[in-house]
Amino acid sequence: MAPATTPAKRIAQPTVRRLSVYLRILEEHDERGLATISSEVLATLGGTTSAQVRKDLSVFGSFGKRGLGYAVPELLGTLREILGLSRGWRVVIVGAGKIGTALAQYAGFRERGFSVVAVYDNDPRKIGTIWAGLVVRDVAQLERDAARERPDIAVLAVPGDRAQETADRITRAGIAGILNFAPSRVQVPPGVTLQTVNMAAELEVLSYALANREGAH
Amino acid sequence: MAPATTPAKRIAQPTVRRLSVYLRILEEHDERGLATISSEVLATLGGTTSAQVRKDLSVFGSFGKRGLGYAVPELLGTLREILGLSRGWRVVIVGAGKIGTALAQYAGFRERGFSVVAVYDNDPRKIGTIWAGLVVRDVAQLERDAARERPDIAVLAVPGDRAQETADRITRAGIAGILNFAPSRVQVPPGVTLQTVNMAAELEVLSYALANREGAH
DNA sequence: TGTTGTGAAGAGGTTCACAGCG
DNA sequence: CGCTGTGAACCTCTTCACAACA
Repeated sequence: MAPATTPAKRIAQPTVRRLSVYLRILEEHDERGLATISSEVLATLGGTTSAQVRKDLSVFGSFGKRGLGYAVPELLGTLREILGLSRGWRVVIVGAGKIGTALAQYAGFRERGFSVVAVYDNDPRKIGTIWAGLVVRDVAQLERDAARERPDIAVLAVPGDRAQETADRITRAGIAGILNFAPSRVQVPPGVTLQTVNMAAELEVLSYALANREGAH
Repeated sequence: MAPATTPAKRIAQPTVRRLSVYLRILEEHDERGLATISSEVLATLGGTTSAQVRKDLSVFGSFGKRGLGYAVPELLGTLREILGLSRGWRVVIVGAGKIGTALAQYAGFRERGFSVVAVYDNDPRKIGTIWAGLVVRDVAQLERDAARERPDIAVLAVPGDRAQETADRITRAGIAGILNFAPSRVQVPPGVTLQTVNMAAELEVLSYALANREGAH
């Protein structure tokens, strides 16, 4: 069990994102048998500053040893605890398309405690086929299945024009977290946490940067 | 041709991201034949505030008509121009795995002016196979091919432990933009624009939120 | 009249700099 | 002596509020 963390205030999302980055670095350091790590090293590997690292960690408590740095296995456990990774999350994938496939088969998923328990689609040609080791189910079953299997997270990977209705279904099924890959905006009621990955926006940020750099053609 | 925009100052990344969201909304409005749109409507559909919309757009010039709103087709053209989407971008995908597959086949890609011109991998079993309509090439050819085909953007979709060396190769090939899907940190020299999508972090932000909400189990 | 464009105020996040402590 | 933890300064982005104006 990791050391107790201070009661969670309001934590900024950028902070949580960085904790995730630190976690990966700590995993690598731990595998190499390194016992401690300084905020400076963590910052360099994580692409930030040592002050930022210390600020981020200090939000949750005092984990470091002055003059030494942070104990790797201990901080690892603490971060896993903070990020909610020490318990397993049950994930369903809604939309057995390309992105859904990629995610369901992504090994890093399971390693971090996210296990895919079901896959859904609305296409009769896909329903019933085996897919990443799971039978693709009819999305119409979602509410019924969820009452029994109680998934925690739904990955929403359907076309944009079906995103909202599918999100509504996920919500009705009582699933508390949605990772949305649809490009359109999705509304969810309070109590449901929505995290959106907007690939188009990522590409367009890149496009903007390239089009507006010095000497752009 | 869209109206001239004011000379680009330093624009915040969140602003560019929102422009991408506005663009999608404008496309939908345009398809429905709506001639104008107010900052209020754009804000509601885009998940922000009307003041934010006006601030975002005003950075580039005055496109609105007081008392009326914004002319949809005109603003559409202007945003495409600003985001660099009115010219085509040549994209190569490096890493013919799951994520690479998903991206190469994603239709929204091409619609926005990003055309996939080549796919690379280092696995001999994949090299030479046809994949999303393109022959998978040996990544060792990348520099040579790029000198001839001049791609603008590389999608980096290889495992984490090969990300840096692959990024180095992409850089040597003279490609100016990288969209990175590898979970580890990648360093690029100045002049190369790097945009990273960290799926693990997205999931862990969700995990954090679920683990720390009221009444979390 | 309705809606934009924008200076000013406010909030939120990052960096600085150093006291505190192992 | 080295490195953490943190208040304060700084900076960046968002929200407010209203003058400008089609």
